[in-house]
Amino acid sequence: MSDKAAPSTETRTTSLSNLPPHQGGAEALARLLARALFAGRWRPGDDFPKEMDLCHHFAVSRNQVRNALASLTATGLIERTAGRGSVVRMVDDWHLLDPLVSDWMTGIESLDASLIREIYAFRYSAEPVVARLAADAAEPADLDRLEAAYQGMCATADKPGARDLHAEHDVAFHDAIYRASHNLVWRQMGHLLRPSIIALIQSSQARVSGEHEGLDDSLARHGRVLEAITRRDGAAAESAAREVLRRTAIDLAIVPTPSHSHPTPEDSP
Amino acid sequence: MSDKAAPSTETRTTSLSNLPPHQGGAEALARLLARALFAGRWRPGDDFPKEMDLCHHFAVSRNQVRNALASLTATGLIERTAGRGSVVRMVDDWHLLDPLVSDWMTGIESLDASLIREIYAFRYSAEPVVARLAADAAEPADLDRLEAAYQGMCATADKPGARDLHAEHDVAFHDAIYRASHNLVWRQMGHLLRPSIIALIQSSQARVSGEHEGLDDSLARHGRVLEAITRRDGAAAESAAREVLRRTAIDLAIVPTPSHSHPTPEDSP
DNA sequence: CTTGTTAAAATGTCAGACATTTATTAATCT
DNA sequence: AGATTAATAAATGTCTGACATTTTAACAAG
Repeated sequence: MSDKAAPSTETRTTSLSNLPPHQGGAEALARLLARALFAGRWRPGDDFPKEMDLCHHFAVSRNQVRNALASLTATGLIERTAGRGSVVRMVDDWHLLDPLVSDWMTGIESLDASLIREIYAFRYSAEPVVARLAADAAEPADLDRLEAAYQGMCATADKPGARDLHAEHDVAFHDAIYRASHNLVWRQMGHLLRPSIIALIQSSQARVSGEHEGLDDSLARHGRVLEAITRRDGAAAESAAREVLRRTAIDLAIVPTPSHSHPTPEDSP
Repeated sequence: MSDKAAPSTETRTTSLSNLPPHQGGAEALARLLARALFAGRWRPGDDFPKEMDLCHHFAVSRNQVRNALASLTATGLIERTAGRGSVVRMVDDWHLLDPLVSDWMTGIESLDASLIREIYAFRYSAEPVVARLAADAAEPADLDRLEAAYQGMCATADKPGARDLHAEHDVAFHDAIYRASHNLVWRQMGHLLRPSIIALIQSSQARVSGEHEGLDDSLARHGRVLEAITRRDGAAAESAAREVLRRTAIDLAIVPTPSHSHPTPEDSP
């Protein structure tokens, strides 16, 4: 109520009372704090709670608090200085590609919309290229993974109760594309998929209009990617992946094509 | 038992004697160990030294050792389990996109050649796309950065003593491209540039043949990227960036175009 | 009003003891 | 003898208290 902003001098630590209890270990505490941060509890530049306050509020030792804060520091979420305290860093400094960050991010309801847009813009420009690489480099095991994920998506498409499971298969499908590229760096970017796709599901669920036809369309486009990669057709895989992400843009209610006035998908074959 | 201490069992810790001394803090120790790891001191699956051995050999407190090892754990370099010890993880699990890792990697002489190839393959597929995005989204400040970096490259081109400085401008040039895309995710990948480009310099320096003409060619291709982005010509920027990286492949002595021409994995004799 | 000193708060560091997990070795039972 | 169990050692994880260092704020003197 009173302590939402301007924690300049007071040790109020922005209340932080109505947080759910944790179960054990410093990892859980780090996760809890990170998720609170992603949910908008503190904004970049704000002061982060002091060690001792966290000790009291969560009834854990200073060791665990320090370990948790070390995780947040290592992932670029906060910055700590000697006698000053901890402050939340700019979003630009967050290590979005760290698996920990991706894990913490998944399922946050009120995740910043601009962050979702940034991740989507990246995927829109990157995944077509990755799909092309995948078509060139895929091995049988990769095709099996892709096929299995696609079948999973199909099997969970019409059942309304299996929404989360469908999302998992969706993640698995796109991750299989990154893995099929057989490149160390591209593979690691698959971590971004889970938060992005979960946000997609939540977003398209919020707006219930014609969910079914949209899902059918999305499924068909995924199928075309699978078919192109199986056929080892790089160009087709590239454009098919682009079509999947165009559908994603619709479901995410992203206004225009992001920072891309006229895509001009024609290439030099 | 001099200073080796030879732990009772055959936990050899791979000697680790001829390492240079460090200057201060747990960060320096983490950097030292990481660089020793990247240089091939231990291989994936090997046992990493025990805490107490590190304490003795470097004459630091267990706290500092634990902090350093926590960094290595957070970056996916090693895995620690309760009563067992620490083991080096597979290269696939290393967080190549963590700024710490990129920093630690820069300047390692005997960096694994396959790792360099992987990073190069990523850049070859990614940077053309990023250059296209940059042409669309660049603002005046971005163009200034690009221009300044290019001028710096030109000014340090013919001077043999300014090799490192030239590399820094090279890094700045490519980083400016990533930044000009104005995308959070792409920007973070600029961290991969420094180790990649430093390796390039070292590689092209090792082979002294016709260094000058190659450098002139490289400069010209960089100039074409700058010009295309300034002209806001996305397609031209994309192909120009690809040409820069083709030149890079020559300097890195990377044999074919990576995973793009004709893989033909099915002609096994 | 400026400057120098002091005090408080916050993070960083250290040392020692203890807890927990894991692997090895020894002992016991069938 | 072989297999199972118990004891032991080694390594990492955790807790606690004290101390060090840095930063900021308050305050007094010039």
